[in-house]
Amino acid sequence: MKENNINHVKSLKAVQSEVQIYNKVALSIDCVIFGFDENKLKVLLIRSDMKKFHSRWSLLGDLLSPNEDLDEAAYRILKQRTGMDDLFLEQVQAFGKVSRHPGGRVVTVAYYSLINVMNHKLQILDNEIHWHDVTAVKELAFDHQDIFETCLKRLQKRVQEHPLGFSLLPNKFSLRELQNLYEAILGIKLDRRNFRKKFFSMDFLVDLEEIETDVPHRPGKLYQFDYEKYEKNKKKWSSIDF
Amino acid sequence: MKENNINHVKSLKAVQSEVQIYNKVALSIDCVIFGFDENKLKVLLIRSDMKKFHSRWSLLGDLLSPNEDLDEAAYRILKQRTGMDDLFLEQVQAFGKVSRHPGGRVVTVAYYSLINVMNHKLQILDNEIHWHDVTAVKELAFDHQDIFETCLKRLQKRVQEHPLGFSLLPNKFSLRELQNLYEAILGIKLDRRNFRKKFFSMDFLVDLEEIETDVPHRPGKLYQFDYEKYEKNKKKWSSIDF
DNA sequence: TCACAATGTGTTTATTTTACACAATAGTTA
DNA sequence: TAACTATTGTGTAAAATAAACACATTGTGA
Repeated sequence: MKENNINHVKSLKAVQSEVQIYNKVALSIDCVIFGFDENKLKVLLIRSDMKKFHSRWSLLGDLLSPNEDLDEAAYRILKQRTGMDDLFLEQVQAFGKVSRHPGGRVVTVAYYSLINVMNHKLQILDNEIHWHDVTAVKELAFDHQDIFETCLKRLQKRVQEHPLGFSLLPNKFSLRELQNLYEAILGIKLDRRNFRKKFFSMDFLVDLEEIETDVPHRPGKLYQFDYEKYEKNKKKWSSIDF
Repeated sequence: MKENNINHVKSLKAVQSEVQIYNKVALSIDCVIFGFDENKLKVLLIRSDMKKFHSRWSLLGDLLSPNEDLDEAAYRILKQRTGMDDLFLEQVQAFGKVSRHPGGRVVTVAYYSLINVMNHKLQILDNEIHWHDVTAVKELAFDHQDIFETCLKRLQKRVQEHPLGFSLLPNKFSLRELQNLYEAILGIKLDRRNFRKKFFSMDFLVDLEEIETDVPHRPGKLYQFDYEKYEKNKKKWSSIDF
């Protein structure tokens, strides 16, 4: 799989020759793949073994094929890495500083996506790929730190406008899990009662009449996100906003 | 100037050969240049004379040079078209459907910018370039309608988060002009008293102790945007929001 | 059966947003 | 020069939204 990642190849020379196939300016896609596990927001990173970035971590990316749309390429990378193809995915922007890539002129288009870690645990066979706490991500290879931070900010904004967060949770979840997720994404503490009030008032959670198991305290009720209800009611409230 | 615009050349053949210089995938920049005149929000368009898009209008764009950053290229295009280089400019996103450009595979990165039409009236020498009311923009060439609408939505959003609008106004303006601008950008009517209250409370307008002239009614006071005050006070209010 | 830890639930207060009317002013016209 | 017109400048009350906050309940585990 390494060969597919323009940011992750053996030598500078190999990258250069790959890039030179694409005369002048080459185009790549980089994906910031977010997950949520152990109440922490995570991001999937791959170790770069380019000499210039010895052992630093980088985003998952690949060159764009001449016959695929940008979005298709992003989905392809996700599929290769996670085995899933029904993920939430959004383009953020292009990054195009002249010397951002040592292999030559490569402009990259950044996407972020949200995946349910539980459903994907087994897919990560390549042991050079790891989940990292977003709070601990620093000094990524290339300009990936910049890309990562831009995508995280975008996620923080979007999650206050639309109920994206559910893509990161299991199908059934408690309100505590939902609140932990929002707190992890936004990096702030929220009032429990007001949080519940807000989500109930938006009226897209279905009470499954089930409760958590295996918690060493009073179990919470389990809920599900109802997409149809969301679509029907979303005009009523314009943003989630904490 | 036509030769610089990948979307604006004589024949399909000419475009194809230009694109083929850039093997496989070529990269271009397209700018949605907004202006404000006669209380209408305007956009600067150029006539496409590619056969496929006979006489349809298109955005101002050009191929990216191998040795320039994306942002640099966008500023270059603006400078060529408006003569100005201190404009507000923001990247929106990349557009990369496989068949978006008949000349070959071209991925484009869209920017929007805001210019003060009064200061630039004389720079538009090419009579194939015109200001268009944004409300009348339709059926642009290529995928430019899509790009235009995406950029307009971005502007509408940004203008409610940050005081960008001043880039579109003359240095001295009345509150009526400011309100007309916001109404034109957002496409809605606003309450005059609440509008004034909101802007005064943000406390970045300087009362110039001058009044409008040549208006056939009671003249309004003139104001100026104070960037330093804005920077100092912007923590106090998080969004403008109408 | 007791201690623990977290759930579930409403109300009050503060803040923000909305709706709304009239006197003052400069230019224009009769 | 008086009256007419169009638009400015200004404040308050009502409604909606957001923020702060405490206690009884439930299941687990010692």
